[in-house]
Amino acid sequence: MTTETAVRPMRIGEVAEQTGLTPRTIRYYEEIGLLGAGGDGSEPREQGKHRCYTSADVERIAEIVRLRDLLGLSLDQLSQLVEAETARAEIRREIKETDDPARKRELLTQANGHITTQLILVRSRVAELSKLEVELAERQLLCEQKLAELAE
Amino acid sequence: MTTETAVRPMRIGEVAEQTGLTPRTIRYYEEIGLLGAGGDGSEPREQGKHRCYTSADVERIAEIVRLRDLLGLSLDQLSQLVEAETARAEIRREIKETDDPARKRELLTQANGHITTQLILVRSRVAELSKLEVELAERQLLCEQKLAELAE
DNA sequence: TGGTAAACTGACGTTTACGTAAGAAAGCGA
DNA sequence: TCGCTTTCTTACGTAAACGTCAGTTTACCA
Repeated sequence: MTTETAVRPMRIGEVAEQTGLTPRTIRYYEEIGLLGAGGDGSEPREQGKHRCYTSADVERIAEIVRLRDLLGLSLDQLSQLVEAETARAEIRREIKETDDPARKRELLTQANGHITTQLILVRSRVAELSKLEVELAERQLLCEQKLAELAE
Repeated sequence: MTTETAVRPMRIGEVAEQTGLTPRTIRYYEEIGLLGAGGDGSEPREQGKHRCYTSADVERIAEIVRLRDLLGLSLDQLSQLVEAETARAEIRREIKETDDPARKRELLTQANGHITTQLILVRSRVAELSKLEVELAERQLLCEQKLAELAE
C-alpha cells in the first residue's frame, strides 16, 4: 500500500490546459532555459521519453506566466528575474531533504533574495501605474468640470 | 514681428530624442496608424517633405510610449485603446476652435470616454499587481520566519 | 546659391515568441 | 500484445516590431 495522496504525475497536455499555454510553448520555455529540463526536479529525463510534471511544477509555471503577463517582460528578462525557476525548485527540494542547518539557512537566504528582487520590480511597477492612474483621474475630472460648465 | 513664444516646430530627430524612440520607430507608428500622418494636426504633409511636430505632439507620443511600457500591450491593442490618438488631437483642436456648445459637449464626452477606458485598464492592472505584491510579501515573511527559527 | 546635415522613401534583414507539419516513438487500456 | 492516443524531435513558417542600408531630397545657412 502506497501513499494514495502522493503527487500525481502529469503530462504536458494536462499542464498546458491548466496553465492556459500550449504544449509547444511549454517546450519552448524549456528550450530557452526558462523552465527546467525534465519537467519536475527528478532525474533529467531520457531522450524521447514523455515529460513529467507535478502539481508543484504547474504552480511554478503559472506564476511565471503571471509575471510575464503582468510585467510585460521579455522571456529573456523573465529568465533573469526568476533566475532559472528551475533553480528555485531545486532549492525547495533541497531544503526539505537537507538536515544541515547551515545549508538550509543558505538556501532560504537565496530564496528570499529572489522574492525580494521580484517584489522590488512589482512595487515599482505599481508605483508607476498608480501615478498614471492619478493623472488620468485628474484629466477625467477636468473633462467633467468642463461638461458641467456647459450644462449650466 | 511674429509671436516669439509660439509653437516651435520640431523635426523627427528631436522628437526621437525627447521620447526615447528612434526616428524609424516614429515613422513605423505612423505607418500602422498609431500616430497621425502629418506630425501635427495641420495639413497632411506633402510627399517627401519633412515631418513636423509640436511640443503637444511630443507629449502625446510620450504618453503612448508610457502606456505601451506600463501595460505591455501590442501596438494593435494600443491603437484601439487610444483609438487613434490622432483623433484625440483632432478633438482637442476642434474643441478650441468650435463655438458650437452642442459640438463642444459631444467632443468632451468623447474624450471623457477615452480617458475612462484607459482608467479601467490601468486600475485593473494595478489591482492584479497589488494582489501579486501581497502574495510575494507573504512568502517573504514566511521565508524570514523560517530563517529566524534557524537562528534561535 | 552652393554645401552639408538631417530627413524621406522603399525594401530587405532580424529578433522574439511561438505555430505548424511530419514522421517516429512512448504509454496505456483492452 | 495490439491499437490508439498523446508526445517527442526536427525543422521550417510566421506575425510583430522594429533595424539597416541605399539612393534621393529637403531645409537651412554661410
